[in-house]
Amino acid sequence: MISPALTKNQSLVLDVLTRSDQPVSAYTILDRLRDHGFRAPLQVYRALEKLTEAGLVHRLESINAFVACAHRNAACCGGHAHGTVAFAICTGCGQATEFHDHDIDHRLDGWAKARNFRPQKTTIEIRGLCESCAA
Amino acid sequence: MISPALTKNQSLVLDVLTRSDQPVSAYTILDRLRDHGFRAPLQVYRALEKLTEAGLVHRLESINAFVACAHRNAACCGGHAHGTVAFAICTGCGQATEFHDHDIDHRLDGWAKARNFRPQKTTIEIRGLCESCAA
DNA sequence: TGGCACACGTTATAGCATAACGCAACAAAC
DNA sequence: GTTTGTTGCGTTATGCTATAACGTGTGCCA
Repeated sequence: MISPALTKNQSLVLDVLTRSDQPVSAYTILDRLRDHGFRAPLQVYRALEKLTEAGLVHRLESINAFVACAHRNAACCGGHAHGTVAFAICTGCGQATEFHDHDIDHRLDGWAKARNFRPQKTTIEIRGLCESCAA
Repeated sequence: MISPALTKNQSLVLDVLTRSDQPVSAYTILDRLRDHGFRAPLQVYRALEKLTEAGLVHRLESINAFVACAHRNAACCGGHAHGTVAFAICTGCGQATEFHDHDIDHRLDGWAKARNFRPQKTTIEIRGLCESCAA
C-alpha cells in the first residue's frame, strides 16, 4: 500500500480527525477548516475519499461520520495491513472504539467464498452504551 | 415480541419492500405510494420506524435503504428471534442477501461483555460483487 | 510543447432525514 | 359520558449529507 504524500487539504482534514476524540461529520470538518480557506463540502469529501482509500480514515456508516484510523502505528494484526475494521459507537457520549477480530473476518470471508461473493468493503458497527454511559 | 396489527401506512410501506427484489430508499417508497395518498417523507419514515422496531424491516446503513426481513418465517436460528442480521450487498446489481452467523454474534457479544459495552443495534454489511456480477 | 493526470475551487443540485405544529381516533379511568 | 393519555396521521418547513458539472492551475514526461 504505497501512498503519495498528503496534499495540503488532505493533511488539514486528517488533522481535524486526529485531534478529535470523537467521530466528526463532513460538514463539521468543513466548519472547522473555514479559517484555513475551506468553503465547500467537496473540498472535504475529496480529501476524505483519498484518506479513506489510503486507510488513514474510516467512515462510520451508521452515523455518517469519519474517524482517523486508531491503529496505523499499532503492531497488532501485522501492522497497518490488518483486515476488516469494526467499531463500537456509544450513543451516549459519541465515542467510537476501533477494534479488529480475526475470527469474524474469517467467518465473513468463509461466507463470501462459499457464495463466490467478492467483498469490496465491509462494515461492522455496534451502537450502544459504553461502560461509563450505561452506568 | 408482541406487535400490534400494522396500520394502513405501515402495511403499504411493507408491501412495497416485500414486492421489491432490492433494497429501496425512503424517497423511492414515497414515490411508489403517491397513488395511495402519500405526500410527505415523514409518512414513510414513521412507518419504517415502526416496522424496523418490529423486526419486519431492516435498514442498510451503508446505502441508506431498506429491505423487508427475509427470515421472518424461517425456521433458522429459532424462528424470528434470531440474533444480529448481516447483509451482503452487490454493488453491481444492487441485490442484498440477508444472513446470520451465530459465531460472529458470539464474538461481538464477547467483545462487548469484556468491556461492559451494552449493544443496542449492530450493523454488519459486506459490499462487493455477487457471483453473477463478478463474472 | 503538447498531452496527460491530478488536485483544486466554485456553483448548483440531488438525496436523505427530522422538527414542530395541529388534528383525529381510540381506549382506559373516573 | 366525559376526561385524559396515547397513538397515528397530515402538512409545512427546515436541516443534514453527498455529488454533478464546470473550469483552473500545476507538474510530469514523452
